[in-house]
Amino acid sequence: MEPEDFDSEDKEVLNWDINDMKLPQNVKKTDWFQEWPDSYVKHIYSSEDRNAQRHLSSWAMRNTNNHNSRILKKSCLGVVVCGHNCSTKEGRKVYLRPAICDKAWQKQQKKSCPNCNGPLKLIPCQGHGGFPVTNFWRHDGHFIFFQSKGEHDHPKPETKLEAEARRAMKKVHGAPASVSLKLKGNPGSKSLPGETQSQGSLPLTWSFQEGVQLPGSYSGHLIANTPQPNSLNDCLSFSKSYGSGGTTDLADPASTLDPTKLYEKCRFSSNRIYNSGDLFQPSASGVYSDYDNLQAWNKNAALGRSPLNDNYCPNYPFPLTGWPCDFFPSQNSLENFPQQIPLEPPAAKTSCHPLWPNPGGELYEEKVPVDFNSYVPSLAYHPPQEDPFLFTYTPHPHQQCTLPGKTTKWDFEEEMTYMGLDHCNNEMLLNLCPLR
DNA sequence: CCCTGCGGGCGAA
DNA sequence: TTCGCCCGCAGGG
Repeated sequence: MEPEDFDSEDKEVLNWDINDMKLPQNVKKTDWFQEWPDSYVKHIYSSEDRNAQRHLSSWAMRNTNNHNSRILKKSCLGVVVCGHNCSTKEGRKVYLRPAICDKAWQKQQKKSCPNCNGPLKLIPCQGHGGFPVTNFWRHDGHFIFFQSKGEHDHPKPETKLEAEARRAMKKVHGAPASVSLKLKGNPGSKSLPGETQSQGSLPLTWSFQEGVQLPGSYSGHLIANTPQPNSLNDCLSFSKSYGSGGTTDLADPASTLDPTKLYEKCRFSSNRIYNSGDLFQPSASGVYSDYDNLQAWNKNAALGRSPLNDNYCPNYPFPLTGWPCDFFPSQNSLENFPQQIPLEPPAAKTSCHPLWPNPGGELYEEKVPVDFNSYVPSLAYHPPQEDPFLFTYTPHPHQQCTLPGKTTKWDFEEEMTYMGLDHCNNEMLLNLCPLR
């Protein structure tokens, strides 16, 4: 959408702040749920979005009392790492999910590294001016407004599902999940073309952050500039945003990036000193938005950082989607995606989204709601240049219909539908995902 | 057992 | 006044 196409109402939709007395209600397109929201981003979700209803995030966010019952505030707990900074044989680091409640957290502190039995250490999130990144949720009308302040300055922890799976496995087998929770299909789980070889056997416990660990040369083939699904959760859901389409065409790049606007406070209140070693650094403006992922990636490339270093670094190398950083030929591949995809009301399953997001975004957008109840993820679309053996979860039927290369969606979808996504538990995830 | 949301309370800025 | 953070409680899976 061109800026000149915005009328005042559109601008209102774009320029809201979570603290505004009135939030826009003339939202034409809602966003897909973002599992790893980072930076100073805003999203408007449908009030039907179950994940938004649950205020979910794959970051370890805990409730923070802001004495405002209308706005739910959550702050990031960071990530738990090995105090000895150990690595697995494969060179992976331990990134555990911090327990949310204090009691569980204290317990967790007493536990030892699943890899080396060393002490665990919490890396606190200080991505918001030295304080934890905060997320705000507000329900208003038919929408759920989300705003994030701060940029996570630590690796991604394992997701909630991963943590739960690990606990479950520990209970069942009495053994560290890190050992026992290997992917089904292994050994010999062959990496699909384009995948990193070691991914297949990655223990659940360890998030994969090779971008942090591996030499720069490793990024040679990690050429995708796109946010990618990267966790177990992504098996059922993820969202990918390409270019500036992260939030559909709600985005007003101009206003979003305007430093004089909403995030001024965040920018100037920040006293955090970033150094070259930090995983995340604010952009020149100090403002990131997911509307400009592309810019961010370009910036990162300019800084000599592997894309995997950043938000989109897969911390969970399941071959869920084709290895994210492998199968997209280049940034230029964005051009392969339709600029605008005919908007079509989704079929039955999608009735939960009365306001159908623009699938096109500005460049291309592919998202899968994480709604286990209402959505059925499907195998399907892969870009024209993508290896035909790689499957990705697709956002939505209507997108699938309009995107090229639709493949074996149906069996999987049928299966998932039949089984019921509520019952798509971790075991099932383990069963299904690697098979792709 | 743990997650999540709520809300009282406190201290610092 | 705002913000970060502590605490306990309750509901739920």
